[in-house]
Amino acid sequence: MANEKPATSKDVAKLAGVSQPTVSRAFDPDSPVSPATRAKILEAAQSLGYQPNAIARTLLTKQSNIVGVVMANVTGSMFYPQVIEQLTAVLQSHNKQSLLFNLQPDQPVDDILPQLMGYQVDGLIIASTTPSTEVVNECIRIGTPVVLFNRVAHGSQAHAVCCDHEAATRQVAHYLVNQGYQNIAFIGGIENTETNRLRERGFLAGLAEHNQQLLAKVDGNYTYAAGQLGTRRLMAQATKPDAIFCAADIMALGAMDTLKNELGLQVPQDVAVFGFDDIPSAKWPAYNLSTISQPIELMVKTAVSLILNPPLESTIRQLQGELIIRGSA
Amino acid sequence: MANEKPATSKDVAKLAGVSQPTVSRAFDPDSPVSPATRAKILEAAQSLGYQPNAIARTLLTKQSNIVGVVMANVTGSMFYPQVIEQLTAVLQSHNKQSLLFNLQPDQPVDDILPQLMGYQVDGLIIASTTPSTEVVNECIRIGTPVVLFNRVAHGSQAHAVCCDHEAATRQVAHYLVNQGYQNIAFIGGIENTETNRLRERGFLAGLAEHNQQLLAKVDGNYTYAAGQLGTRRLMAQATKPDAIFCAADIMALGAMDTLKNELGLQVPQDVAVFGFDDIPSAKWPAYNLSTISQPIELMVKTAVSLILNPPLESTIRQLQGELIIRGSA
DNA sequence: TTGAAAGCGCTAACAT
DNA sequence: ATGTTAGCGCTTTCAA
Repeated sequence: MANEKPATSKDVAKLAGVSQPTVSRAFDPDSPVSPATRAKILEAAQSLGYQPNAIARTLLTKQSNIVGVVMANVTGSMFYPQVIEQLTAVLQSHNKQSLLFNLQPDQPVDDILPQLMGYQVDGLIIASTTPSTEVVNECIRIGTPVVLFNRVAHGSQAHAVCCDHEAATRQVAHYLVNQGYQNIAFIGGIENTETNRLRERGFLAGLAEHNQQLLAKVDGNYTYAAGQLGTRRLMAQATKPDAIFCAADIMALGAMDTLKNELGLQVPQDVAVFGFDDIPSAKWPAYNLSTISQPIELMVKTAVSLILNPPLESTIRQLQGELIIRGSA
Repeated sequence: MANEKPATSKDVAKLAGVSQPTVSRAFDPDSPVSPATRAKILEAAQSLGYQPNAIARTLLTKQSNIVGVVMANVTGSMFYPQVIEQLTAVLQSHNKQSLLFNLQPDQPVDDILPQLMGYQVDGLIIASTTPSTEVVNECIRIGTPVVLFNRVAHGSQAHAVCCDHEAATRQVAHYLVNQGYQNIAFIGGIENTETNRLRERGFLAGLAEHNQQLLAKVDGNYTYAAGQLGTRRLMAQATKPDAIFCAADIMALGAMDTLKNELGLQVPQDVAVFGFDDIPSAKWPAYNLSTISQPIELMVKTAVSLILNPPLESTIRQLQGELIIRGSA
């Protein structure tokens, strides 16, 4: 019962008593086929379980209707699952499928892009990692638009959609200073990533505008554990912070739990905590985390529209995050 | 600079001064090509930026090396993001790509499977939703294995990988009774899903084995808010529960937060809470949730191996969850 | 409105 | 070890 091969347009043609191209036309609403013929063909197709072969079509039309999506560390920060969910949904609403590539730690994007290109993807959306200019430009050269998600394209011809990290974290700094916090510490993300650099830079700039300096800074890696560890380190110092800004919500949650459960402190009374991303857990009453909300929906829609209607020039769309004040700061 | 079309094996052949099939062979490690020729070809390919066209190959070999993955409600329970992450990783380790379809609310799986089949996927892994027997069997008929993830295949020829929900929740019942809880309540998942029925049935059976009955039951929908709401309802009753078992961790977290922050109760002293899934947040000190851990890694590996080496007979692999006792019960 | 013929880029069978 | 030939299932001319 297995392994009868799938019906082809030829099979349908024979059964319906028409030529093979006519079958093809019957499945294209814009092709001129008489209603009678079309009905006959669709019925024959139905009875054979015929489904047009998208692969064969792609070979000819050079349109796969597949968009490659590349991500690393999907569940780490709890931010990217939402991106995947919305990205696939929006692509599907445009009749595009998503070929999802989950980059493994230490696996270079550059190695796998050619592989995805082999599938003739109509576009490439790359998040949480930055490909080299050469590889990106090679994609562009053969007509495949590339959109970086929360990275910018230095010198390459990729498009980019980013939350304006720098402006957002500057706002956080203003807010914390205006609330009267004096000793403000920072738990950063992964040291050498652009996102992290921007978030840190904006925050420092914001403090500087009030003539304040950072009390202390530790590096994290966008994990809950990093938030815990960083907090322990910060609270072990001679001058303890009265506010901790974390470069990602997930670290802020670790920070809060450590302050409350390990150190017996109150948030925000003893130490305030601020996050970045607005992941679902940030809203939970246990945390009630003040944070920056990245405009995921808009970012996703923008990314998809850049893929579907790629501008000729490399375009960077910088979208503003929103300051969400809850109870933690 | 855009839109020069990609190099083909023909282009490479011309540049390298060999025939086109030889180029094809040079890219297949098992094909007999002299080292000199292969070097020449690879160099030519490199200089042209040639990448074999996987679409053309698929048309001929009937092997796309793409596996269709279908899911609904990805971020809802915070369980599926881990499944996606591990599934893509394991598939990639076998040189398979993942075509991810995110089923929208009220969108029938049956409608989109033919569409995925059009891409000549080598297999289909379907989670959090159950396709009809007819559509599944049509896939099987043309040689595409189908694996259901956490569903069983009633009468269809699909394979299935499930956590043994029933056995697991029976264990939870035993545990709670043995700990001396007397008034045990249940917050269920989505009423009409198989997973939910099994979890409830096992729990009731476990209680019955100790001659205990459920104090009360409310329905949830696998969201944090459902856990909050259910808890409020349960705690408003004349006889209040001393233990609440939630059919998913995410609801258990909502339950705990409501108990602690809204009702000022202690967990587990006043009310114990038990979950199901072992999502990352369950480990956080703020919750320290006792739960059932679904063996995701094993489930994913099993699912992939069923796709790669499909048994002739419909096969159900039922894997045991693990009772994880933390502080909440 | 429909059919005949060509060909997308590749692999597989056969011949050399 | 390499070249020749054929053809996967479809869309796209071009004719009729």
